[in-house]
Amino acid sequence: MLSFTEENYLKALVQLTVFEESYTEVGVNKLASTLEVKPATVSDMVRKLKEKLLVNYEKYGKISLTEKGRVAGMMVVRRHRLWETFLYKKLDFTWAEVHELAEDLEHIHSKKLIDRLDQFLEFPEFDPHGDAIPNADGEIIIPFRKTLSEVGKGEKCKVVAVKDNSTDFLQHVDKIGLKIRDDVTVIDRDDFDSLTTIGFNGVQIVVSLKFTDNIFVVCAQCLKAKDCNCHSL
Amino acid sequence: MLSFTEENYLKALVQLTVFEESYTEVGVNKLASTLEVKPATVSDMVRKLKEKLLVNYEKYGKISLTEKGRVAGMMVVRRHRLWETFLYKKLDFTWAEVHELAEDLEHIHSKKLIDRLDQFLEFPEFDPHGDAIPNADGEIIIPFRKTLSEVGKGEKCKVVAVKDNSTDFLQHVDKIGLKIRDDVTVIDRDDFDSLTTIGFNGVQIVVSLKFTDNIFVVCAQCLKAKDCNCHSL
DNA sequence: TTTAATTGTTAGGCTAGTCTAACTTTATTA
DNA sequence: TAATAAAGTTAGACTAGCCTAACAATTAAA
Ligand SMILES: [Mn+2]
Ligand SMILES: [Mn+2]
Ligand SMILES: [Mn+2]
Ligand SMILES: [Mn+2]
Repeated sequence: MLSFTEENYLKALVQLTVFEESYTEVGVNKLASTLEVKPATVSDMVRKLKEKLLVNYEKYGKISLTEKGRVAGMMVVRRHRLWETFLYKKLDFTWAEVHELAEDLEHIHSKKLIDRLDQFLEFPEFDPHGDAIPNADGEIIIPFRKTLSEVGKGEKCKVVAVKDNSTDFLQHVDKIGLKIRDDVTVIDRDDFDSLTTIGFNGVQIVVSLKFTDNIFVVCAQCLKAKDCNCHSL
Repeated sequence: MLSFTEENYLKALVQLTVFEESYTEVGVNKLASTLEVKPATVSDMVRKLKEKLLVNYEKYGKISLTEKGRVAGMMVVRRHRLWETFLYKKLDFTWAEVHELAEDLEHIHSKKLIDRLDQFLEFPEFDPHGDAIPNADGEIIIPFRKTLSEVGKGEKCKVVAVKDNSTDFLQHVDKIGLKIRDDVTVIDRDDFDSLTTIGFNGVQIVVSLKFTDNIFVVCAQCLKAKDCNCHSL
């Protein structure tokens, strides 16, 4: 049985080596800053995770997940995202509130519980932030997507997820009024100060790079292409 | 913020000093055996709980809950019983399964979450085992009840709760077919070996003292009396 | 009322997970 | 390639929560 701490290490490793940028390994310092602990602490812990066959690691080398570690980490992500969906859909929490609560709920271990919850929610594909929910085997469809920053002037796209899950950012998105599945047009982009003018739902607004960097979209032409997996959205 | 361990101590103290037999204080050994730790461990921990103003305690004396400790402990019980109700009513777990899962879920702290859950469940009064659920202020109605062992030959009563919450006992009750709210008649009692013959739902069966000791009932005459709070059942 | 049994405390030690401070290895850059 | 910077490790210390073993206080029995 894995401890809360071990699970948090594995979840962070999934974030860093599976979801983000497709790196497959990560250094001690990066993992330490993600978990908000000191590198010395990670050094120690990673040795223990290696003994449990959850990570690949050699002294002074990079850290990567074994298959066992990947599945264990993915289960934490599955639980996290299913609980978020429950809180959002059934208990009427906002998408800005659910992440923090799910940080605790994700460590409830029962497989039966989480599979029943999945069923109760009618097998949702995505959580309230637009992130895909891994299945009971730890498999996940990572849809193709880019950030709103990468969409060119004049192009149309659809919001599919948010990158930053913090309360502050999500409340900011709420204030602007943008929602997942909204269609957005990039009306203008100022290359000097990286401000973008977007249009959606009949409104037009100027947003910062910090904003567009944290909005995931699929572009219109990609939505039409047959060989793109973002069709499932 | 209270740790899991501290919460388990407070919950155990509520069990021992509020729910059970109306003792208002308890010794170190009793608390230790309830929590399945050694007396030395309790001795230490109780000192810490006293510093946090959660218990009254003097060296070599008895332990009792302060008002602050009572409310904190009652909140753990509230969370436990609400989660049990959720698992039973919404996720179709059996009453024999829910207790173990609730042992973990009861430590999720968010007050907002538990109050929303309460609302989602439409403010249940009793959990799947017939135990009353404390309200958001930590108040609880402890209905008058006795065990089936205390019901005399020829008397009629209604099952309101089970005392033993273990999987084994609950599955045994399932096998016998008895349910909460069933009307039971004590047909015969053998005083020598304490076997009781009961009738319910048209069936007649002989049960042991261990069984009758763990079934809570209200007797028929009490159900008729106006000054008895078990009317709310 | 003295002895014995029960009950509770203290001292010292263990593990998980964290830290700081000092040190070592690897990578970068002049 | 040698100096410097960055990244990573080790040693020693701390806390929470647990243990055992030895001891002290209280209660019950003789
Ligand atoms: Mn989240
Ligand atoms: Mn999410
Ligand atoms: Mn229970
Ligand atoms: Mn219960």
